[in-house]
Amino acid sequence: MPVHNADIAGVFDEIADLLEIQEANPFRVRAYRNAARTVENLSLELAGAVGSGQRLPKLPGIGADLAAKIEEIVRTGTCGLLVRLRKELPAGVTELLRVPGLGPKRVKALYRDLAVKTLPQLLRAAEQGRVRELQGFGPARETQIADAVKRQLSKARRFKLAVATQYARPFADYLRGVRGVDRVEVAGSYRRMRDTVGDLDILVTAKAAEAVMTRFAAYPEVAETLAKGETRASVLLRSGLQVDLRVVDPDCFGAALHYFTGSKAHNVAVRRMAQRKGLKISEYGVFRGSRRIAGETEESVYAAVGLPWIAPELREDRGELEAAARGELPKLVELGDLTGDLHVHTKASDGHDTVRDMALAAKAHGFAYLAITDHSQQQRVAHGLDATRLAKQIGEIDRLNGELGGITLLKGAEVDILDDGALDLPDSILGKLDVVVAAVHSRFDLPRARQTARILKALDHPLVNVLAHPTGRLIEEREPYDVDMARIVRRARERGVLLEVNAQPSRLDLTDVHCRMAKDEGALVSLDSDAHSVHDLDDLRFGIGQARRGWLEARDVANTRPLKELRALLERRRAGKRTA
DNA sequence: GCCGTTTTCGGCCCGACTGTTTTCAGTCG
Repeated sequence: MPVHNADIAGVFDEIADLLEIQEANPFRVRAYRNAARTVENLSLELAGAVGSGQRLPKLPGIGADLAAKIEEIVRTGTCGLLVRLRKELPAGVTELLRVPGLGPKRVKALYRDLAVKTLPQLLRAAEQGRVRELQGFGPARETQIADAVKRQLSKARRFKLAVATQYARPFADYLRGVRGVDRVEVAGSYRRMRDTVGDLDILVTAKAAEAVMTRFAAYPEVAETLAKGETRASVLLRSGLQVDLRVVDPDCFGAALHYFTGSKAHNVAVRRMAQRKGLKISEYGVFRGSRRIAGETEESVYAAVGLPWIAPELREDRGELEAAARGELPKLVELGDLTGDLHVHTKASDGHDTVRDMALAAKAHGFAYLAITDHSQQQRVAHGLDATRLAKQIGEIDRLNGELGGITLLKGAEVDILDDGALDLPDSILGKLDVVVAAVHSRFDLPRARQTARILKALDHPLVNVLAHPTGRLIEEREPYDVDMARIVRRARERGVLLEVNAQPSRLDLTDVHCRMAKDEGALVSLDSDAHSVHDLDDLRFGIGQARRGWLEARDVANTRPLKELRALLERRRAGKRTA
C-alpha cells in the first residue's frame, strides 16, 4: 500500500485535531498543521524518497521529530503518536471540528459532558435541547449547530472553480451597481485560481458601509444571513455557496486585498517577515508602531517587507517568498501566450461542432493552429473513430487547410491507452497524423504498479506526443488513478512527450502540484482545452490558472511556441530523438 | 514541535463577530 504525501498530511492533520481537543500547546498543534500543508503542497513524493533510502530534504517547519514521523508513516502507514491519541479519544470525534462554530473547546465539552462523538449524535443532542444546557452554549448556538450539521451531512463543501465563477461574476456586478460602491474585487481562493473554492470573499470600497451591508444581504440568491457586522458579513446562497463581504477604506484597500486573498499560510509568512522588521501587518495596512506606512496597494504591502509584488496564484507559501526575496519569481504564463490548442473534439466523436466550426472558433481566439483529436475506436459511447473514419477525417482536414486562411489544422487523435499499454489504433494510421494524444479512459482501478507500467509503455511508443489528463481525476467525483507520477514525469521528459494540463473545469489535470513537478523535472507541458464545443475554448483560462499555480512560464508550455517550432518539437519526438 | 541579523530559550499573525460573558472566550478567516 503506497503512502502518498496526502496520506502523510492526513496523519498530521488528525494528530493536530486530536491534540487540539486535548488542549495541547497550541503551537505544537500548529506545527503539525504547518507540516501537513508543507507535505501536501510538495511536488516531491516523500514515499519514493524514503523508499530509495535517500535522506529527506530539509523542509520548512519539519525538524528532526517530524522527519522521523514521516519515515515512520511511510514505512508503517501510521504513526505511534496517532495510535496513542486515538486510544485516548473516541474515534471520529475529529469530524465534529469540521462543523462551523465548533472548535476544540466546544468539541471537548460535547464529548465530555454529553458523550457526543459523531455528527448524527450531535444533531440528535441539539434537537433534544441538550446542547444548550452546556457551559458556553445557549439556545442560539444550539440552533446554529443543528443547521450546520445538517448542511455538513448533506452538502459537498467545495465548488469547482468554474462553478464558483458563475456565482462570483453576477454577484460582483450586483455590488458594483450599489450606490456609493467604488471598487469590487473577488479575492480568496477564487483569485488564487484554486481548482475548487470553499467560499467567495468579496472586497468592496464604499463611502457608506452600512448601505452596502444591507444590499449585500438583500441579494436575491441569498438563502440565509450567517453574520452581519459593521464591516463584515457572511451569507449563504441557495446553491450552498457561502459568500463573505468586507467593506474597507480606499486607504487600506491593498492591505485588505492582500489579507483577503490569502492563502492563510502565505499571509502568516508575510506577517512574520514584517514582525522581524519591527512592523505589523493587518488588513488595515502596514504599521510601524501606530503609524501606517503602507497599505493602499498590494505592491506597497510587499514593498514594506522588501519584496516585489507576488501573483495571487503563487501565494501558497510554497517557496514564493524566498523566490521573491532572491528576485527569482517566475514570469508566469498567460492566456495570451498560447498559440494554439492540441486537444479538441468534433461531431465525429463526442463533440458538438464540426471541424470547420472548431477551426473558426480557434481562429477567433487568435490561435495559429488547432489539433483535431477525436476519440479512438474503443470509446464506443463517444463514437470513437476507427482507422477508416480517421483516414476520412484526415482527408477532410487536408481540404479545409487548403480552404481556410489564418489557421492551420493539425491532424490528430486522442487514442486510448489499452489495459496493457498498447494503443487503440494501428501505427499505420497514427503515423499519418501530426499529433497523437494518448489517454487512459478505462480500468482506472489497476494497482499502482500495473497502472504505472501501462502509462510508461504508452510514453515509450515513438508516435505518442501528448499524455492527456495524466492522473484521470474528476474533481469531487473521481479520485486520480493510482500511479507513480514522479516516474511518469521523468519518463515523459526523457521521451519528449508533452504532459497535458487539461483545462476542462472538472479535470484541471495536471494539478498545480504536478505542474510544479513537471517544471522541476524539466518536462514540457501542453495546455489544452479538451473542448467538446466551440464554447469550451473559454475554459483554457482555468488551465492557465493551474499552470500559473504550478509556477509555469511560457517557455514551459509547448503550445506557446510558433507553429513551426512546435512542429519541429512534435517531429523530433517521432524521429526518436530525446529532447533536452 | 520548530526555529534563530533581539538564537539554543522563548518566542510563535491579527482582528472581527457571536453569544453569553456581565467584560470576554471561542471561533473564524
